Amino acid sequence: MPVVKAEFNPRYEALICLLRASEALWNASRIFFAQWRLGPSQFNVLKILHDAPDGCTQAELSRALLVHRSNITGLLNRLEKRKLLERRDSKTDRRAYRVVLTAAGRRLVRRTLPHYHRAALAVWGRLSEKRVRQIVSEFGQVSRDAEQAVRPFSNQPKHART
Amino acid sequence: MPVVKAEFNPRYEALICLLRASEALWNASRIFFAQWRLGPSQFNVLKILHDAPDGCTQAELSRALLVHRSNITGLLNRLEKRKLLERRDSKTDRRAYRVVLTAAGRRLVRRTLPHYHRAALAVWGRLSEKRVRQIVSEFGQVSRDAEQAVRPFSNQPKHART
DNA sequence: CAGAGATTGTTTATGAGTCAACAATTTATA
DNA sequence: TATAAATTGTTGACTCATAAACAATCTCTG
Repeated sequence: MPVVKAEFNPRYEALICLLRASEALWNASRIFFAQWRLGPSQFNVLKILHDAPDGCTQAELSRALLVHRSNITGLLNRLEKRKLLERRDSKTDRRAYRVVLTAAGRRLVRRTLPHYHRAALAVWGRLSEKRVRQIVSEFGQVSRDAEQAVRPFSNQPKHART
Repeated sequence: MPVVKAEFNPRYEALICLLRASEALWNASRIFFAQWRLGPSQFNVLKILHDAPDGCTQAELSRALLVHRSNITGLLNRLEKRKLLERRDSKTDRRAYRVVLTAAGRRLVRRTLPHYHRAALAVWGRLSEKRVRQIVSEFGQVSRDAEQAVRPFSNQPKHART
């Protein structure tokens, strides 16, 4: 199977390891949520709306999920087609919608959530609380350093003219 | 990778933290490789081929990258169009190709790699080697537990009829 | 050897993400 | 107040991922 040669650089290995772990978690959650015909991102949307009594605008959703505005459009279209949520015109901003769960959407989240928490515990249960706290604090730093390391490039013009 | 609000459960928080970190790393690497007009996955393909003197079959690539066969097709098409690699008929299996880097592909990888290693160090440099080793060993377990937790569902029929 | 079964790569359909550009609208400022 | 600047949601073009179904081919087994 493995065609990837070792690099004898433990930090390089850690990078790969982290990415693999997150891929495994993502895949697992994809399989998990397929029970309810949901993708992980769809679940996230529903969960956020469930916690927001007055709904959200799409821009708020995109910030909460750390994804681009344009991504939210399609995500909501698919969920709206299934009548799990709806877009209502905002009373105060005629550019925006307020996105709210339907009763069916709310029921679905309530049914799903306990299963989800059980699964999360199964995944992390072996790590001690102490280790878990360490991970939380270290990874914040790693994330920030990643953004930092790449900042010199991130505002450069894409590539002038093709 | 359900990235949802805090639940007053440290393990739950760790999950979110890990996923955020891996997202940050993935985004950073997307920005990083854009310098050479490469996506992260494209770079991975080139890197693997660079380490495989006799090339790979597409199936080998898909196993090394943990992605589906069908995904490799498009990935290679884009790279082949740019003459960074080519598909040669396999001498021993008429179903398969041997995918190999062109001279240009090889040059690109060699130019890129040192920058990449520098960046990886910038990201992980704050963590001690000891901590990095811990992470590597623990995350293997977390990944396995994630797969395990989800196994009951993973062989179930997709979903009969929508 | 014949045939059953597995594997290889492609296609098609779908989901999820990026970015850039746009019209409509709000907000801030000069 | 008029206008410049920022924000909102959509679209279109692109990348990257999955799954299912297919033809061609290899491999194993009776």
